[in-house]
Amino acid sequence: MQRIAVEDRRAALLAAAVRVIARGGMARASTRAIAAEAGMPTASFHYVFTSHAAMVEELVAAILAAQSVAVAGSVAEAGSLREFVGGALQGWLDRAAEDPEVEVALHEIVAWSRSSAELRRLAERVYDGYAGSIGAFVRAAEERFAVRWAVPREDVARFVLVITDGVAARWLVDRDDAAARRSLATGAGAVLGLVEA
Amino acid sequence: MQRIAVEDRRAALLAAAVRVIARGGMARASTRAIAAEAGMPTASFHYVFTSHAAMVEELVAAILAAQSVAVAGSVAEAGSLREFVGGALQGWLDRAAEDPEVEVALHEIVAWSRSSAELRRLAERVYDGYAGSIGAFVRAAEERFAVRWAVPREDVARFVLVITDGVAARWLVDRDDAAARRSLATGAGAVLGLVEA
DNA sequence: CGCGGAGTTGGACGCTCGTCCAACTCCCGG
DNA sequence: CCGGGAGTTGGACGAGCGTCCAACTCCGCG
Repeated sequence: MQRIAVEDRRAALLAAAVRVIARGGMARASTRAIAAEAGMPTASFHYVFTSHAAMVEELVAAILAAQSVAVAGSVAEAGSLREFVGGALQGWLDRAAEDPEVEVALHEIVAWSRSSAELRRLAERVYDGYAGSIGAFVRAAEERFAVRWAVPREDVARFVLVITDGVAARWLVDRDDAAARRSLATGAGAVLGLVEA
Repeated sequence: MQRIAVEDRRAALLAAAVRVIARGGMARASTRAIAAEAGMPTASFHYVFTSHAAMVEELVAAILAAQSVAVAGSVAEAGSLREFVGGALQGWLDRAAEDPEVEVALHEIVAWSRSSAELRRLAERVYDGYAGSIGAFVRAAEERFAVRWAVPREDVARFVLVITDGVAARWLVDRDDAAARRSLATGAGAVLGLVEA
């Protein structure tokens, strides 16, 4: 019965939601399970969020915002294009491996969003967020190292996302950090191969 | 009330399940929805399958068997390593694009299988199936074109799967066939780059 | 022609879900 | 010190879920 600021409840429920989703998938991420994880009665959920779907939308927005900040920081220092590309990909993996629940939750939400037509916009927003972050990274590489790509810039960004997505999908199943790191190193080499000689 | 052979019911229900899963995701693929899609009463579902989970397992096994047959056929004629690699990847995309529901359903099942610990073995089996098919393809390339890889054979196979998985994940969201084709062409070039000079 | 077992299915059981509201508690302005 | 609005929540509602079984129908064998 303790009184808690609505913003604090919101933050606690969002954090609890990430844990519940990562643990048992969207299928088990009910309002009851999330509220219990946060140590609140079920009814508190609907005092903070208008609906279960609205809470998922807020969660996605929060995760995407945090990720785009993190990516911007990881390209700060790099002496060569090789360091830049490799550092960005391995940096992405380091962050994902260090706090896997957020990564798992995001993939889970994207898969779950296919269950209805209006939810599908959510998945598109996630990929727009990804594309924006990676597009900024590709442009930064062009400016810092005077790179010209053998394919359109948009295809470079798309290929980078193919690699990170493919690695993440496999890692979600086998949790093999070392293999993910090797795949990412191979992928970094492939991206470097897209540079015009 | 018409009498139908159990095998025919089984096939009809599996086909209906693929359609329902592709249309609305695992979340909406209830026994009632699948039976209705197949034009049967709900109770027929449990006359054929012991449970909903058992039906999903049979579905996965059937899809994997069909896919491994298809992949084996696509590497039949190829004059060069470039044709071999490019043909296999584009061939995979052609089959997936021609009959997207099966591909969608399989990805949906893998995502859904994270909701419980014992189901997680299902996802592992799917990836074992993929790895087997792609491993055979990599070995065939070695024998037919006397290829030596710059990285272990297992990592080549893993990287190919990263590419197909990443392309599929993106295509599931934006359904952009042309972009998928370009990403796959870039990926084929990257695989060729793994050949020892 | 009749009977027994196989095939078939309507309906019910117990459960979880998202959502909501009436009732309770608490704090602050007067 | 007290009244009232804001904060809080137990419990209920209807819907959908997987599963099961008793009862019905039908066919082939004797």
